[in-house]
Amino acid sequence: MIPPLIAPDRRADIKARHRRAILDAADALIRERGKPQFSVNELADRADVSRRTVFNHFTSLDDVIMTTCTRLLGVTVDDFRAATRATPAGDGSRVALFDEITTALRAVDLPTVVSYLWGVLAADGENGRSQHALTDVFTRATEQLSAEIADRSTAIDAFEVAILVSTVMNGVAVVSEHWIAMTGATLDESSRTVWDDLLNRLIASIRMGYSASS
Amino acid sequence: MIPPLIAPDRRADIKARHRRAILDAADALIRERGKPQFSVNELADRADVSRRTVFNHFTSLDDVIMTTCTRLLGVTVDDFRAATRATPAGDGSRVALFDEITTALRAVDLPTVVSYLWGVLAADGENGRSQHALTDVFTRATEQLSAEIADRSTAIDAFEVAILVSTVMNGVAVVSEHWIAMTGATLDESSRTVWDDLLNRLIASIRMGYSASS
DNA sequence: TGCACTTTGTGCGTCGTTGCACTTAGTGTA
DNA sequence: TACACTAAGTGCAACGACGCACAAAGTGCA
Repeated sequence: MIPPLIAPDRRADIKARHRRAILDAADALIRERGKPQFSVNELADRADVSRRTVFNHFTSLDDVIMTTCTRLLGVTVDDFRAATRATPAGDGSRVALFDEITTALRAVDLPTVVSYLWGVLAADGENGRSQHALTDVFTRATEQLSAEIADRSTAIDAFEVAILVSTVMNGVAVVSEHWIAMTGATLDESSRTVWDDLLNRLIASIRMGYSASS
Repeated sequence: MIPPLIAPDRRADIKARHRRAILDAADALIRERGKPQFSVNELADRADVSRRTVFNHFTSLDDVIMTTCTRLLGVTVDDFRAATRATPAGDGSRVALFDEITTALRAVDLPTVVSYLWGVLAADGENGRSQHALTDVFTRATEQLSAEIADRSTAIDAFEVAILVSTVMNGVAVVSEHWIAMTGATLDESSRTVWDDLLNRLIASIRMGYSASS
């Protein structure tokens, strides 16, 4: 999942391993408890490092949690990238690109990601700083995807690609908000069905403006 | 098998873990190759430490190998101890104690231990120092067992216990030599049968002098 | 036998982890 | 509201792992 780091030497490798272990531990604790409800001591124990080491790598416990979320989003973007690459290339049209993106969107486990991030945010309560940080990361992910897809879809104007990706991503954000309100971000079968319905409605709605007239 | 070390703190614990990893790696390499035919670099890689760390814990590669053998013997003695404890207590007589010891002897996988140690010794060639070191360890193991069994068998004189244990251990050494000569210390089914035969002959031979007259 | 190469073992300095004592902030209760 | 306790975060020193350059020993070959 996360590519192994090629460190220049053992010392750097071990340092990177410790940092990764801390993030892995935070991730596991968040998944187990549905929210970042653990102490620095618990995190250090789970990561098998000392509590001082946690602060050697991160400025605060909040920093660990934010980095864990950023990492998860990075992985999700990678998954999405891989899914778009696996989709057969269309005829180079805007319609084909849209189909490619939405097919990839369905292939990625977005409910799990949204549930996770919401669990972290909900625990933070009115902490706008955390929410803002996550919005930043989400924005950057959208920009990265736009740039990459524009590179690959040379038949389509980069500006058009940016509009398309941004529209879809914004739509996903709206779907997420509704889904959380309707299901409480649980991950059971019925909750996933609700997600699928909302996502299909989003895709159908945006597609109406993209249908090929023949 | 090897009891987890209860270290006073993390630093001591990690240090002990590194030392143990080096010994585990040496053990694995000896078992894979039938003899201690590896470099310090290979050992360090396998143990996931730096080659400097190997020398932080041990004075030489030979020291690592010797400690690995000592550790194996220690484990074997522990297995033997456990086997004697599991054997139902006799009537407190010399004959009963002999039966207890020989039952335990059959329960321990001695061929594997002898084959391993022979592999290490053979690789050393005429290095008498290694052989002497191993004899020392074997002697100490015999002494430890004598002391422990004497403590548990209060009905029997400690001197008698020492004679008994020493006789049996010396017999095991003789069985080992013959077994190696006959089988080359291989561990296949026929080789193990030869070991069993030799051990049975040893036990029968010593028992003749111990049979209860009724 | 001499030479080139590899491996072992070592001294010393660097780096990162850890221990510990401390301050500050948060929390619960009387 | 004050107090006692817990937890987060920090500065500093000690420790052990590591990197590196080096000398010595071992090995293979011409």
